[in-house]
Amino acid sequence: MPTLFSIGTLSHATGCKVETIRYYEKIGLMPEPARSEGGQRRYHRRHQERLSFIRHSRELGFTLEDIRELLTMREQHGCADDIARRHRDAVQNRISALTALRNELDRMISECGDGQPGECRVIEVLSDHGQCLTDHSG
Amino acid sequence: MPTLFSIGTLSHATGCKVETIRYYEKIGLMPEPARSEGGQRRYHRRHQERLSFIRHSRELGFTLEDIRELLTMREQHGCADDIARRHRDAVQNRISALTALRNELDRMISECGDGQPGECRVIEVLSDHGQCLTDHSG
DNA sequence: TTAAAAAGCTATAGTGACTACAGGTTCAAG
DNA sequence: CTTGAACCTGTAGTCACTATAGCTTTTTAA
Repeated sequence: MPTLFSIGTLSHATGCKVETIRYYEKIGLMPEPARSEGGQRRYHRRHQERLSFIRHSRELGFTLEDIRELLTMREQHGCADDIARRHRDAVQNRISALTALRNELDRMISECGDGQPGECRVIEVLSDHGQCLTDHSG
Repeated sequence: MPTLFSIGTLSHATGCKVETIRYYEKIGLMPEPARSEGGQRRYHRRHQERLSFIRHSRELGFTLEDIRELLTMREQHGCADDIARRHRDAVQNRISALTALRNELDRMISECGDGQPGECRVIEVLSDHGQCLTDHSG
């Protein structure tokens, strides 16, 4: 790979779409790169590393605001322990909620086969929260 | 509760915010209700039942487009088995992905304590996908 | 009865994290 | 030198709401 490369090459190298790269630049997550004489963006390795970091963080579910913090930590050689821990807890909560949900869906689906034709358990349960074992009031 | 009631009363009865009720009407998920002489919305029990159905479905994670289908099924006394099954699979996939994620976060966090001061495992792993045990390439 | 407060109205813009489009320009290959 | 792929900017759309501004109507208390 040459020293300076295009947005398409950066896209290919990181798996991040061209539009998304430009979007990250617009919101200040990626720095403005150099430009060719004709005005096209020209990146180098530092950009690629930063973008890979961003994409990897996104894949692990961090928000762009989290990532802003993570990038600062990275630059200052600080520790991102607390951000990671906070995120871990949020992920765990989401897992718990979704598991309860899946159990309820399983129950609805399995009981549906038993009903008379024209009587759908799924619709019934959705119509009447009293029939629902899951607490999703909050 | 009287036969006809206001949007605020409907909101209170269903736990659905006033703005959200108006939004559902705008996108055609809730029918246009009667109006008072002064132009305020006046609902009755049928509206409340429909809105409860919608909210309960949302709490179980169905999209508004899913719910449009579910409402049709409900009106036609059809079975929503397939919609529920499809959704169950989507939820299960999400759980699997999030569980892998949480494991990776746990690993990052636990290994962070072992590093020298100034060396954060979290940042390291985020910088280098090769150090990551989780497959989140797709 | 009347004044104030609460609740309602419409229309519009904002959220997060992109994605898609229109209509033009630049670049690299043949 | 021509063609076509890749690039540019700017704007609008996605989902499922939420929030705001600036009004009008309804309800409650004095």
